[in-house]
Amino acid sequence: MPEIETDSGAFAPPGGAPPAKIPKAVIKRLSRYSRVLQELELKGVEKASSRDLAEALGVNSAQVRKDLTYFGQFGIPGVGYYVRELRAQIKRILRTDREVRVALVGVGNLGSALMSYGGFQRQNFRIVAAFDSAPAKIGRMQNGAPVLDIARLQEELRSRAVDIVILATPGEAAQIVCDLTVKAGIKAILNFVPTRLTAPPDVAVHDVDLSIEMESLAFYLR
Amino acid sequence: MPEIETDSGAFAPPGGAPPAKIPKAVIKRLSRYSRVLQELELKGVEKASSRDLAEALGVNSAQVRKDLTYFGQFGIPGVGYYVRELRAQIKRILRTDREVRVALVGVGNLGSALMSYGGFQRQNFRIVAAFDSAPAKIGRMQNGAPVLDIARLQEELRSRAVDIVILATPGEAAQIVCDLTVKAGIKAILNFVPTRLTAPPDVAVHDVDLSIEMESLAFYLR
DNA sequence: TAGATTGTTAATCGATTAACAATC
DNA sequence: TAGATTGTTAATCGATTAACAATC
Repeated sequence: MPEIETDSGAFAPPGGAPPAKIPKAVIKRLSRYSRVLQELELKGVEKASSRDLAEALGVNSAQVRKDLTYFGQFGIPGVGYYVRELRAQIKRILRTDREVRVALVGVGNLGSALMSYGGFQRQNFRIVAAFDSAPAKIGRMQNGAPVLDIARLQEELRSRAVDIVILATPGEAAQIVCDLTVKAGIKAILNFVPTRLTAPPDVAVHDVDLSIEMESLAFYLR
Repeated sequence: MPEIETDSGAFAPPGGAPPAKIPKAVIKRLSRYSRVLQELELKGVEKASSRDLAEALGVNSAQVRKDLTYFGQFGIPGVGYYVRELRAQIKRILRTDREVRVALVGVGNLGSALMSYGGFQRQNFRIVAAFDSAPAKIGRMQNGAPVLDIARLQEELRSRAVDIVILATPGEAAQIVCDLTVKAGIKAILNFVPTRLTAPPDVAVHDVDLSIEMESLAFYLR
């Protein structure tokens, strides 16, 4: 039984054991394992060793094993991991074994883009609503989701049982929307606005900053 | 004079000194410093201490100072950093003190989205061309850039003096396009395709995996 | 059984941070 | 000068990896 710490970003194992602190990087890799396992399953592969998985991801095999043991023992010495089973376990751990309901705030260029992007739907994520403040946009349907008045954000997030909010507002609005979102009980935010957001420690905020990605790439131009 | 190592991801300081190895994370932060300094400059602030910058970014002040000394000495003890000057230096280091020419490959949902996204233009990046294989798309203009035939990728990248390529193709095409891009002499790729790309060590590939960001967020739903 | 691979500990590596002499 | 803040070293922290006994 591993040492237990209580901290934000905690994970409660299925057995009901106390939560252990899991590095964010481990969770990201878990999600990558999930994708590789999906591909293997589609190919009809039944077993995979930590070495196989490591190669597919470009990481060290010890890391694969260590990552997985944060959550339990899923492998069989001398054999490896059963692809189907491990995949199911990881999906359960990540909570993507069911539909995840997503709302998007800010139906501008990037927001619209993200709504039409098919990549989310594919993985059991469903954008159930969008929000904006522009009267011209409110009331329309976009990619199967209604565009609602930002003024009704809190009640709509609640009544539509939204799990995750995508922020794609102008910079000035981001913190305000973030606060409202948190008040509505949302625990996970995907932030595309290049603003540092302040949120309580029990709310997970993932920042995706396209400008930073681009600008830091320029450094590598010889 | 700091210790010098030669390695990929190298940076040649202005003086012409040998390149030192710079962690990717430092470059990302440099880009963030740049943005904060821009805001300060707009506000008319003349000086900022490492503490000021650290607070704006939510990092440690020693880290700010250390990051900067990878590239030189820009501060004045007892005073801090001159905002305008430091910003100019960082832009020079990042090579964003001039227009950076970008091409996008794969004009699907996400690709179109990225083209209409204003965030890139703002920072001196200009999408000068897009590429696709669909005859219906080829020949059109989209957001001010021509959609060209993917078959002409190599020569067009060269003749249009493209610096950075954005990959937004289907998964199957990603590695093929990556190889062509590398052959055309491109040194920096922003990859939105959820495929692990293989590229020579002197080519910088930044992966932005929206599905992974989303999926790993689901973990934090209590 | 012999061979393979896990789970886990201990060693290594690298990145962050504290501390402080140098200096404006 | 006194006060403030840099640049830089050494200490700390955390994450990655090597190694190997346990086990299928």
